Amino acid sequence: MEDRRDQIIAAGLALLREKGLSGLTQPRLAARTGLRQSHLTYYYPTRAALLAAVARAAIDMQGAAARAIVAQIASIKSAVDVMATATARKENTRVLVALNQAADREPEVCALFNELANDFVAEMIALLTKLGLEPTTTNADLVHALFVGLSVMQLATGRPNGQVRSKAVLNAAFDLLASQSLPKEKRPRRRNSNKA
Amino acid sequence: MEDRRDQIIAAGLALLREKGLSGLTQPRLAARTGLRQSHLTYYYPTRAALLAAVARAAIDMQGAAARAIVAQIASIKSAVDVMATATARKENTRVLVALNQAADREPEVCALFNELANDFVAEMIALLTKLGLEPTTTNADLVHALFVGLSVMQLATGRPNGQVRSKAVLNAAFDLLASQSLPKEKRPRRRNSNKA
DNA sequence: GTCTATAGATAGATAGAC
DNA sequence: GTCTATCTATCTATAGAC
Repeated sequence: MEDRRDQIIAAGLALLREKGLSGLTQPRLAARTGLRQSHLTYYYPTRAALLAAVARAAIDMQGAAARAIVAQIASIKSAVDVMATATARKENTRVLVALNQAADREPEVCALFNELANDFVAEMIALLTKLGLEPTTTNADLVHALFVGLSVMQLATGRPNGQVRSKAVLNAAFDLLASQSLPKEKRPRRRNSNKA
Repeated sequence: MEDRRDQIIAAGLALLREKGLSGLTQPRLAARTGLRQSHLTYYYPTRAALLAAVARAAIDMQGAAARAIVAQIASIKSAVDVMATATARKENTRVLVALNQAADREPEVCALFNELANDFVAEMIALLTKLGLEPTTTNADLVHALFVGLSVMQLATGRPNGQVRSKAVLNAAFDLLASQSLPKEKRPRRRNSNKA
């Protein structure tokens, strides 16, 4: 039944969120779904097949999350808030890091990851357009890289003020991008806030 | 002998570079060093101990690499070039991702990772100062996050034009940062009128 | 103190029962 | 087509030889 497969994928996603790539094992998956480990190999004959299916679902989920984030944003201020909050979602970042790792080895996952990256850049272009900023690929790449970098750093450092720092950085970045889209002669100047 | 330990750590670093965290196993390490697997447990009784030692070395290496990069830079143009090249060093990024992952689980590695992050930010502040850009923590965080994000994306997407895109993004970012501190004639700017 | 044989734990894959 | 018993491979840890 397709039901079973969905159930397996859902459990796989949960494991990825909680434990990362190395946490996604057949025994654990079996425990969660109430199936026997050896039964999993019927639905997904090899670990690579299982991983590909879970990665597919994860990528769809991440893409949807990105779209939801952009939909939520109406102003530069809200962009900073919403994105800073998103960088603090460790489970989300953990999934991204897991996919990243998988992509480093499995070409199939690599292709999926590229799909996600392209989706994300497209969303960033939509966002920049919505905010009246220059919607170039480079600017979209910039915001994307910033988001990824901030998320990853927060996951690994676990510093309590991580979200505040993310917010400051995003604030500075959007500020700079905004100044870019104004005539040079009348660029308003604002300082970044500075901490620590 | 201390020799042995150094040899083990060196081999561990190589494994991290080539295969990532999950590639760092006692059997592989044993094969590389010519020791028996069970002998490794004499020097490092547990995997966590081994990992901590390798992580320590990796962090030192990454810190040194960051310092070397900054030392190489003399102008904004060279900053863009040198950093874009650095984002394409997959072995380096693989080590960072591995440390990241380890930090997510082991508090000890997390502390080491924080040390590295602080080092890196300090280097970025030195870099900004050298380039005549505003050396605020936020700007340093911005460049740092950008560097991390670009590196990670390149590792996972493996896109052939990755370095070109990195370069474009870094170029745009430094450009924006320069415009922030550029209008000297119009707006004499002090260093930190710093209030957090 | 240096090293090894061996046990213990866990993951993944196959052959085959129903 | 659905599911399980079982085998192999791999990694980590312990007890003990020299």
